[in-house]
Amino acid sequence: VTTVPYKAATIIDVAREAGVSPRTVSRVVNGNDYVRQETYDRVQDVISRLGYRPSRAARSLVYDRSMIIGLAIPEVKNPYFAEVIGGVEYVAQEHGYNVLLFNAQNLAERERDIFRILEENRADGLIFNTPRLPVAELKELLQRQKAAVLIGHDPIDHSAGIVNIDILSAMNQATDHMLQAGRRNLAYVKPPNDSIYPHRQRFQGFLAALKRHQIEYNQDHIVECQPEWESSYHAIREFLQTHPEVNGLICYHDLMAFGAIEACDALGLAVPDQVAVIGFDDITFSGLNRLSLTTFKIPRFEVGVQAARMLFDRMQGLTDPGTIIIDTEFVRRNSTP
Amino acid sequence: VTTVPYKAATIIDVAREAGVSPRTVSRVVNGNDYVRQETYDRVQDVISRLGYRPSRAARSLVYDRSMIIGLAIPEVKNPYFAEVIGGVEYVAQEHGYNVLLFNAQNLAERERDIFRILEENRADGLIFNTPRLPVAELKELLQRQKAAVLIGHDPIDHSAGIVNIDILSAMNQATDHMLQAGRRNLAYVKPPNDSIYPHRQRFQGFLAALKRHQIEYNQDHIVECQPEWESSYHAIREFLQTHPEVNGLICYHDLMAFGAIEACDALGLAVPDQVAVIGFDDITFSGLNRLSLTTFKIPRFEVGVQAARMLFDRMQGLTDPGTIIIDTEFVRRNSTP
DNA sequence: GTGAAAGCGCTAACAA
DNA sequence: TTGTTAGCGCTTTCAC
Repeated sequence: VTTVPYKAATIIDVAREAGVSPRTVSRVVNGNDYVRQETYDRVQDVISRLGYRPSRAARSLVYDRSMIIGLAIPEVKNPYFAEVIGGVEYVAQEHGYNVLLFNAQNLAERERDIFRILEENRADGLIFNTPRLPVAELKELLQRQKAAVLIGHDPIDHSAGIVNIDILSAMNQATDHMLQAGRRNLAYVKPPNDSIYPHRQRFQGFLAALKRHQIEYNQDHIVECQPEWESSYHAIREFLQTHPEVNGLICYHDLMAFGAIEACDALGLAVPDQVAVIGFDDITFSGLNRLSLTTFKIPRFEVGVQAARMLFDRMQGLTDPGTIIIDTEFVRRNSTP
Repeated sequence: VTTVPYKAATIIDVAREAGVSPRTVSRVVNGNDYVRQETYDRVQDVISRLGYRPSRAARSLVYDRSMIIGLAIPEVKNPYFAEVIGGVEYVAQEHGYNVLLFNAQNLAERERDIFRILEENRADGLIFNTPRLPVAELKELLQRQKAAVLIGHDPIDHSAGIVNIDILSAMNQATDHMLQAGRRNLAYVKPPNDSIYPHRQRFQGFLAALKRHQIEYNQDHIVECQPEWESSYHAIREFLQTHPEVNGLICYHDLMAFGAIEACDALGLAVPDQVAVIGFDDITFSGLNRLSLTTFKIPRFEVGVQAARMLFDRMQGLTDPGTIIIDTEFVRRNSTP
């Protein structure tokens, strides 16, 4: 069974049907020019009868604007990003813009594809969360964009705005908190990729905080795992068995911290009495009484909103602060003393 | 400071620079016609030097295809949907398609907007998860689409394919399981909107299963709350205080089940000894030892993949099964006896 | 092997 | 108040 595919009405169809020229239909649709009321009504009538919608593709050509912004995030599966997406979408909608979403799958190769696709679509701007491309290449690709914002990246040059999280303060608070509770044998739980900014910043902050307290950093006190709780559970379980002196774990984010708690439970190590655990993000589940994770609240939706606002400012040629640092909020729960 | 916005190179720019006609550049780009090797190389060279990308908008006009599919989901914040998105994106990518993602925000009004935007973009197909629009209106809007697939909706007509979850079997298993453990006073925890298909199906399945076991349904044994754990915690806590006879809770999804567990803990009711709890979805956190929620695994990524495959089949005019029912898998954990 | 001309759907400039 | 013409960037005939 072959059905005739639905064919969208064009401005010509409407014009013919209403007995006017296409230009007049255009006037009615855009409402920025005088049209006799009678004509207006007649055209409107045909428009709704035919279900006519002006083609964005055709308009793009004329206006030289696609009304599309691109958004690339490292991995949609991570619940953290859902709200960032929400924030970006919210602002885009305010501006009458559409969001083309891409899952970079933590792959630099995929990021290249995304840039190509966005260029083909002549996206009016793009937001890239935690890009993994080599800086030199990223710079060059950004040069070709009309406007760009990076979330979680070192500042590069004027070709992109930056939205970052104030991890340094957070790390200082985290170590202060741990040390006040007498935890001097701290370990940091990290994701596999050493080059990504959010990790580097956490690690630097961690080292700096230790230094500030004149605590020597034990090079062995680092655990590597995939950024999800199962992987972190296995890695930390093994780690704690060979490092019984460790009494505090600072994790890259909440998911990994869940794995840490799971590992302690499995080994019969009391949380927080024997091992204290801190995460980052404060995802909603961290507030569950059974998990009760001490963490830092990152305003995810706000991150998306700020990045998008910055992008639209840039698209309008407005100067912007260049870099925004977003504060976190310490959330003390029962995984620390 | 005003910078000249980056202007993308056109086929004309390339042609001029390479000393050929636009037609030849087109030949090189599309590679479906003979071009002298020397010419080919020269053109390729200019293309990469200028960073030329053929404009999708221009191509859309010529081909009468946008290479875009639309995807609307009820609420991005719900971690359930992240993987559905992933599945759709995965298939779209295989076909060289872009996904325009929309957050319907659980609002019928917003769904109308989404349809308008997709029509303006001349999307070649669309996937709508749990649409809330009145059926009559939805039908009419679908008529105007080239291809469409609905996830979690009653079959309508040939204008849309359907992907649903086999909730009925799940509900039967859930009640069997509860009853075998001697739980006859079951309550169902539902989201606010009575009309959405996933809820109606669960509730019908629940009633049918009770009937099959010749258990009379107590009309009071229903709890309504927002689809997140905090709201469900409050509602269920209150409910259990006024309904101490209830010894089993079947929840719309895992998030609500977390709230149920939280409520039981707060009231000092042992899970599962005094109150058993079942969820739906098997989101990753349900597997954490501290939560250990009995639930039904819904292959989220697979749902996205199936919906997208169905859509592309329909876009190619292939006949398809019309409705796909996806199986769930019972995951028995410690929240039930 | 390559190029000239027409046209996809729309709007801006200019007439009438 | 309305219509005509040209052109946005690309591909598709059809010549050469």
